[in-house]
Amino acid sequence: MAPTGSAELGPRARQILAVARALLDREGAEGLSMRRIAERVGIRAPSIYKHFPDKEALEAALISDGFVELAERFEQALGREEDPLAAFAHGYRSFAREHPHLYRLLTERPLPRERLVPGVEDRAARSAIQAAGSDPDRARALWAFAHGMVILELNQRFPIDADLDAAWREGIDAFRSGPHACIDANKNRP
Amino acid sequence: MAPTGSAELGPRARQILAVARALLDREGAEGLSMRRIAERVGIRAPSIYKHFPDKEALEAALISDGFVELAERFEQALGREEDPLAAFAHGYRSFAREHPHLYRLLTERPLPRERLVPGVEDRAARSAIQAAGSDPDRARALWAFAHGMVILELNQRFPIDADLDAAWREGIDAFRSGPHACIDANKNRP
DNA sequence: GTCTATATCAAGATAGAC
DNA sequence: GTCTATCTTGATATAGAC
Repeated sequence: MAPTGSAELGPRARQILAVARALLDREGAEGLSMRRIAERVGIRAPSIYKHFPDKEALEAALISDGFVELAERFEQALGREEDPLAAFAHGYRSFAREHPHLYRLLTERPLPRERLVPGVEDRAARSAIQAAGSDPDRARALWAFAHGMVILELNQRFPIDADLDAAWREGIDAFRSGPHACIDANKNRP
Repeated sequence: MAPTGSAELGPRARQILAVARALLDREGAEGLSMRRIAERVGIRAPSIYKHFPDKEALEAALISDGFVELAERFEQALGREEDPLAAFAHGYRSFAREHPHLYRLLTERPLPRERLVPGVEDRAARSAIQAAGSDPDRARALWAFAHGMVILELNQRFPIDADLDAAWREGIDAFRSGPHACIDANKNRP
């Protein structure tokens, strides 16, 4: 019974989780200590252990909730269904910029998969596959591009005057075309 | 005189740096403490401060040396000059797999640029631009793809049975073609 | 379910003797 | 340039009273 969604937690545990999430958003994972969480809840650190067995359990709950949030964003973006590729890219980038610390938590380290709510990772991944046209290899390449753009931007690795919108367009165009697109384009030739 | 390449350090400082690098390669940045470095050098932690003003200076020297190493790898790969795109991708991936912890140090956080040896970051970046055909936006997109593939692999974010070679090919093909390639391809049509 | 008190560990860095 | 001794900080986690 290790994995636990916030749904089946007691009210106090949910409060702790909400406070932890707010702290994560404000200060990043480095600032997430049991003491600081407790302080903002208005209790002492040891009391948290009555609601979560250890810190990793708390983090796993944050990650599970984060994946649900990300999946909902994707599904919303792809649901409007103009251009799946552009919709995926826009949803991806906007999510990461709105919640940079949560995004890091979701991607920067190997996941504690045994402690996550089952299925949350897959649900978020499905949207990427859908946007890439159901080829899993292509979907992984597309994901890598989107993640690379986002995390390099968060890490301030592009020159300050770099036109990141243009770089995103270049990448999206590349994935839009490819061999397949040439064939398609040729079909429409006179 | 903050930035310092290992070239202008004393022999003891170079030894400390080499030990730190070995420790980084074996255990990652988390395991890099002044005490542990000192232990392997055979001195006490406070003695390190006679050779480096603080820990960040030591890390900056590791990063500078890492960039030089990466740049040399790129230049070597692109020098053989079969297919620049494939050469870049192969060089990138092999470097990251051989030195995963160093690669993380070079990419995972904002750089302490004021303390780096001037020019080392640019030198490594030049190869990516060259591989992408000198369009900076395209080069950034290509870099993002390569970084995403590498770091997601290091973070164990792909399914264990994923065919990463195939995903790399998909991405490279995408960047090889694009609108430009369609035009080229059409030129060769009967 | 909350508290106080504490165990345990480890980090970066400085003071001052030699 | 190296040492010992120490400061300061902060982390996760447990014991046991209430």
